[in-house]
Amino acid sequence: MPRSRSFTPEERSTWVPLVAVLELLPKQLDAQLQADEALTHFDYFVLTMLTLTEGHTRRMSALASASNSTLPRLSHVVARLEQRGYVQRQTAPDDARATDVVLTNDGHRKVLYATPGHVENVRRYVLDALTPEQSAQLREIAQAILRRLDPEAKMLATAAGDAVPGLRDASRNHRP
Amino acid sequence: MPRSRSFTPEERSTWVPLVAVLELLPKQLDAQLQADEALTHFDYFVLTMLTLTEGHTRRMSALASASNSTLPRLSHVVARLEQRGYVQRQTAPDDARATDVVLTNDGHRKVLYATPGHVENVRRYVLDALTPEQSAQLREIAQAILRRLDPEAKMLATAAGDAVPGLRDASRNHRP
DNA sequence: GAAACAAGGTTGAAGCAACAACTATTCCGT
DNA sequence: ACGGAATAGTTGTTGCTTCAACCTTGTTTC
Repeated sequence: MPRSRSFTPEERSTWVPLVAVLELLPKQLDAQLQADEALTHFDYFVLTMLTLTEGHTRRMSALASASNSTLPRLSHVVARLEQRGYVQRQTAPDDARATDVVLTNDGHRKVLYATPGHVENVRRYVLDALTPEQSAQLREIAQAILRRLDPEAKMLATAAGDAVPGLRDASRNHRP
Repeated sequence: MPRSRSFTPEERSTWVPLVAVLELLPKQLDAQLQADEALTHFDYFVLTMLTLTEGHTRRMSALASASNSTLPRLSHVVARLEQRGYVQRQTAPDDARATDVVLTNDGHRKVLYATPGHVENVRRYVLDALTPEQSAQLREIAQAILRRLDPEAKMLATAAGDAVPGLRDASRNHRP
């Protein structure tokens, strides 16, 4: 039997604030990183994925799927990051069609410098707003939604890995 | 005393899936509405806000704050919606600086046609993925985050209002 | 061993968002 | 009542995302 064609009041009271978060939170993430490091949140995420990979190297297609993005989008982003000296591109040794992206030293330093401010921002606007119980609930909820949006869970496969090596004790920040 | 400069494993396990949802869910919303109705989710939201207002009329600045957007952005969006015949603009009677946006009949019909598909999409990817308890938790969590992102809670003031009039029993859809 | 097809990326054009600059009206103070 | 400040929107420019077309290289198939 068909359900209501519009939201029930119950549903609406859940959906409306979620939509507001979807609208505002990404903007806040971009605003802070843009202001402090001239990076988009997506830029930062891509660079972080590279620091998480040993060898600091990753295939374009692997990066794309790990960052929930498309190849064209990633290609443009990586081109810009390359021009700024944060990554380098090289044809993969084993497959001449493929491209490997390598994090440069500058790129690695950039991530180390950018991370504390980003973490602080995420805590201020998200994590610190929640009780420990709510954090645990949010984890389950986000994973449940993610299973629908991305049944393969490509992102979680890699991004949920270990902490960024050497980051935990990164010394006081000096901008590059 | 200062906290860790990078995420704790605990924090990361909450944050990473949330980032994935922030990346994928808006795209899914836009994709469905774009494919079925040639509307962005933001377009749809703006039109819906107008149907929720009695008189189907609303001041630009009120619309902007209710939709968590900026005036320039809204101005462009409304200009496009006006060209497509879904809204009209008129100078406010009481203040010649201000602009009132009025939903046309076509615009109202458009919302009625678009809503069932959108609601179904939201249920498929979000609401139906959660238990009733989780829905309640998500409501609290989203509101808590929202209080940080938007202390004025401008959006909730209006968007959480009553259901769209006449929508509950909208008859079977024929595309315009 | 070529021809067809698939896989991996890149590039260019079009659309939307953000920011800054600008216009027009209203408010305020003296 | 006049000049300056504030309010309400619009417009143009720039940057990012998407989509489609394209170019290589690799893989099948007959």
